[in-house]
Amino acid sequence: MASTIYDIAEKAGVSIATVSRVFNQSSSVSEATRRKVLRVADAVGYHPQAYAQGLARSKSNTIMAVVPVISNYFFMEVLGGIQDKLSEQGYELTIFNVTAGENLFKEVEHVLKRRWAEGYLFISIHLNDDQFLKLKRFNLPITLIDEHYEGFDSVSVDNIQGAYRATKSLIDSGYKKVAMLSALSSSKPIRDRLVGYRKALDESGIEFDPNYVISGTSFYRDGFTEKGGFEAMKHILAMDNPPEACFCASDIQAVGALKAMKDSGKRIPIVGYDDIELAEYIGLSTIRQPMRDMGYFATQSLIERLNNANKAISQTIYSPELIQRTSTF
Amino acid sequence: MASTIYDIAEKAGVSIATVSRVFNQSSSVSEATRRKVLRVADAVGYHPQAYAQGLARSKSNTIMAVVPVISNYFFMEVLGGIQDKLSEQGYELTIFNVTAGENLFKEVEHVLKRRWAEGYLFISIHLNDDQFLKLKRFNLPITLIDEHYEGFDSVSVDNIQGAYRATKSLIDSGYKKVAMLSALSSSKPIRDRLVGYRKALDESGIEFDPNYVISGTSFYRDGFTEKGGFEAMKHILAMDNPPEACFCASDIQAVGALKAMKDSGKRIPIVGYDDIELAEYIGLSTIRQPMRDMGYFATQSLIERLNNANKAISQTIYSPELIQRTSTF
DNA sequence: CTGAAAGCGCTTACAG
DNA sequence: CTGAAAGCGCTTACAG
Repeated sequence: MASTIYDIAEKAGVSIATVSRVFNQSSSVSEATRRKVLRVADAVGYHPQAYAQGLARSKSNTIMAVVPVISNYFFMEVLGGIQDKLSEQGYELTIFNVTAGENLFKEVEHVLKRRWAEGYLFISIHLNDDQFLKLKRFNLPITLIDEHYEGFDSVSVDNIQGAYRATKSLIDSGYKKVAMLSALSSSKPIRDRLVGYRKALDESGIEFDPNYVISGTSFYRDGFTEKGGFEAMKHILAMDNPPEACFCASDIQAVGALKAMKDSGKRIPIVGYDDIELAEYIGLSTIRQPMRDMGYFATQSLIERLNNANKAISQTIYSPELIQRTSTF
Repeated sequence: MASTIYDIAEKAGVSIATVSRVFNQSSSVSEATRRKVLRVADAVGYHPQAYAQGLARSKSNTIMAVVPVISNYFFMEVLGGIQDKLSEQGYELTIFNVTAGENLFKEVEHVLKRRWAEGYLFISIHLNDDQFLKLKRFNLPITLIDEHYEGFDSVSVDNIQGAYRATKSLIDSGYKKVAMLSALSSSKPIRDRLVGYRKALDESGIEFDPNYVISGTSFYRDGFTEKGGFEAMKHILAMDNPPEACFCASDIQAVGALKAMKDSGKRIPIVGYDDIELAEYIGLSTIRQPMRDMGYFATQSLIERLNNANKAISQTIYSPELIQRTSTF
């Protein structure tokens, strides 16, 4: 059915080498034969196969994004930034999904071994020391997004700092009893944000109360959902000694929290995390993570490394910014 | 650096055929040699290369999703559904971005010719008759999502019907002056939804007023943005003879519209389109599109075709459902 | 500018 | 159960 370079060569009356050259701008081919080849190629809709080219060239012209779960606001934005950069270049993007948990590293290893891509973008892939060390040994161009580890190019934001600022802003507004609306406690961002939250309390001489760290009961998407926030806020509002203000671990949870407050007619100031586009429209104070920029920048960094394997390793850490809106008034 | 099947064969003292067999569960290899091979493969981290396998087998085990723009709520959900299905199967997913506009079809053709994947999922790729016919000639397993065309498997929703229902619900509530908050007028969903909107008006004997079809001025993401909705609603509220109610072409625009209404202290009933998860939390009445299901189901349909090329073509059209919430009261 | 030939790293009948 | 060999569809020195 589908034609190969041999068919084209035969029909055009040239060698396969010539056909190949026509499709690889680089080499020199006379204008006449180029046109002849192109004509017959066009007629049958021929184009070199990606696989065969990949094998012959020992390179794939592909960048792979390794992502834990796809449908989540954060990834969506980061991917948007990646696409922005990639569309300027000649690379194709493959997205590979891994399931966080037990087999995370196994899945990561597997995809790396298959050598699908020339470069890899790891988005929110949180490994332990041992695993990162093993990863290093693959000696492949990998850049980390939303994570950092010595020896890897990375683009991340300071989660501790962000949570600290969010909490601090609430304390500075005069609230002493500040809760944290949390999510899956084993998730890396939650762990970091909890640290930042506690740091802010400590600094202000407020004692940490574990009862004030509340999450929903459903951990779909690690609890970063409207529902998770809704449940948690319901719980908070029903407490005997309810907090006066609340730091929410993500904007999407804050949306649910807002709803819970509306439903029950009680309202406390909250600040979210992420600054998804929506936040502005619902007046949510939040911590801005430059998600799109992160994707864009990480891709750029990866491409640079692809072109120059000896480039110095760069770890860029964005400093999260507090955006004040109406949810804190 | 990276080792090949030859290295493994040599170190294990077997032929490459045997190594290959070990990695292709299918064939019979004695337990002893299997273990021997696996041991040396493990030691050096060997795994067959995707490209070479693809070439040798003449199949890639890959499904490609062809998507216009990635960071958009609709695609995110659809992709989520695709992943759900794919994770049950052994396929890998490649996402390919095409830019809607002039060169859309060229880009589509190009990726098809490269034969990256075994099957293709076209999400919201709206082509004209001529182009669909040409597409058909590729004779490749393609299933259409959010679009349908004779001769292709497809999964879509009836946009006309959805817009009709949304508008009708507003009219049924007693409003005569119903506007449509629109987006890029050349976009396929907008065209369809406009038809549904007009149909509802017609049926109720309400004359269509072009001034009541309003969109924002920024057409990033075809105007399907919070900002687009915000601008449009600002405009609507400032009209001399403002409408009494409004059908919004998407939930995300409705979010912006809600904000505009809040800002100006005026409020009219609105109903959105999509039923993104968020809608429930902001009390937005809307038209539900089963986005996740669509992705899941389309993938299933594609896989079935991959396994049986002669399967009858199926076009499934979901009927959109009206979800009443507080934004219409 | 163009062709013959080797090579990329696998898979898979075909024999044994 | 295992090996030798051909083949998958390209690219790319090497000659000319």
